[in-house]
Amino acid sequence: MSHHDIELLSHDCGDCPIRHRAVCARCDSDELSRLEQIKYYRSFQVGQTVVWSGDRMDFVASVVSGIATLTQTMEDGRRQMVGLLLPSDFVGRPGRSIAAYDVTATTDLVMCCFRKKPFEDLIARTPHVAQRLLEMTLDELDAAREWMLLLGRKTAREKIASLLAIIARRDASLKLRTAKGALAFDLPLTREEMADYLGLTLETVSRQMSALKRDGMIQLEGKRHVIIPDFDALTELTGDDSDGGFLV
Amino acid sequence: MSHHDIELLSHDCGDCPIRHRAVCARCDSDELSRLEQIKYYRSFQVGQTVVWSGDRMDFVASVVSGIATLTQTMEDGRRQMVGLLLPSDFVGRPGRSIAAYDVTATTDLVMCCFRKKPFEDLIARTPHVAQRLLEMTLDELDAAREWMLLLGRKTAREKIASLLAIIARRDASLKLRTAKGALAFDLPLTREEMADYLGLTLETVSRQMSALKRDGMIQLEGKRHVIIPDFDALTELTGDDSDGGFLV
DNA sequence: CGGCACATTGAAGGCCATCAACTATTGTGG
DNA sequence: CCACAATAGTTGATGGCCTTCAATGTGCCG
Repeated sequence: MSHHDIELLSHDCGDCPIRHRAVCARCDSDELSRLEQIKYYRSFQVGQTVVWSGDRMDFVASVVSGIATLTQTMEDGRRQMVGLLLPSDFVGRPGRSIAAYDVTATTDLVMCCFRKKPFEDLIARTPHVAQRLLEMTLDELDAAREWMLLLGRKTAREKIASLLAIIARRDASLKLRTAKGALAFDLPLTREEMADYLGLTLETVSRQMSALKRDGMIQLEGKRHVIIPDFDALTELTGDDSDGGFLV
Repeated sequence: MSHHDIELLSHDCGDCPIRHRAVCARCDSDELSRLEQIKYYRSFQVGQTVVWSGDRMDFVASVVSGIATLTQTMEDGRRQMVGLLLPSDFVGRPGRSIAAYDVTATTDLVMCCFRKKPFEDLIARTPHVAQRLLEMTLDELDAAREWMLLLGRKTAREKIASLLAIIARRDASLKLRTAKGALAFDLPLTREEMADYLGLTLETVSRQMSALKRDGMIQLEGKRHVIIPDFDALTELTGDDSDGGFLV
């Protein structure tokens, strides 16, 4: 594999792993072929920056594989993660040409990109893309509000437990399992990235991880591999309502 | 004026104060008349709850006048505000029948409501409502992410300064002025509500307000009326970039 | 092996929460 | 009309949680 920023991989949308969840999920074959005409793939390596906040961004994109983050930085360097982008998540805003956040690849990353102008024309004409985008944006807004509760009111221990529960759940759903009993997964974030997510310092993250290990709530193999012997017990520590909301 | 929860006020959409900013902003006259057929007004008094989190909510609505809040509450009573709804803002989520947050009137409030089912049918058929709703949701997501930075990384003093700046700005724009030099406005929130917005206790809010007063950054007349002699000086205290992002 | 990035652990201190007392304002009923 | 209670806000004292600064540990790769 070459080290070019831009890889021109040829993929058929029909085989795409995120076909049923991404912004194109609702498209009929006609709409899909129109999308297919304007799409191109880009790959990024761990740690690479996709765009800097304030820079021109003339595309929007879906994450195909890997994980990216959105972060804000204050003048004195304080950083807060404001988005965690998993496969099928959407980056960029139709109608805006300047990036509002730093977008960074925290793992190797492949994105399915659309130049902004053609994409905007397309959503104006194909309702299924616009509908799906609205749905996804509303989901993100809900996630952001959950995150606000975490940042504003949870203790360090609750924050760590919440993050582990979130990652465990999405990992389980990716493996087509339910988050129950014993689980294991690889953390896609460094301690510092976890701290940026949670509004903590990396030292506090490390201490709380050690504390959870001491208390038998988690086991660690290496730095990244986490084993959760009892998912319900971990959920108890998040401070969230036990009757996990059924919002339909 | 009666004290009924539900006021059947007759209003012509053409005269509506939020006509150009709300979810109906992009509607042509045909679409508007279809909206007009399914709308009704509801009024709430200060402190009244519009809906409780977890309750059935069979309408969506625009705030016509007054201010409402969205809050989340943890089992032990910790509360975090996750939305501040000003005139023209939208409440409720198409495709969801259960409220995810407590919605409360923090001032006397008038809302323009649409029963959910007809509204959903309508956005499926009139693209201008769906487009505007997407745009508004993206704006809310940006605001939520700004808010996350505040909650996760700002000091109490920066939080207070940020909140005052936000309110001052929106008050200025309501009066068709620019936020510059000397400003004055009424706080629409109690100290406790400010605390819930900022992820602080009401005592810390009170202390920081007193500190800002001591330092001459604000003057107070009564508890609620705030005078900002130098808006730029206050902005310095928010910790935000001075070159306030121009995101187009 | 040394160098580097990432992570853990320790010690000290500061910011904010907690608990508590007091003030100010408003509204109510005798 | 005043007494009184209720609500909202201020201020003080104390302590704890998390940050800060610092040293040490661990795995990986040239």
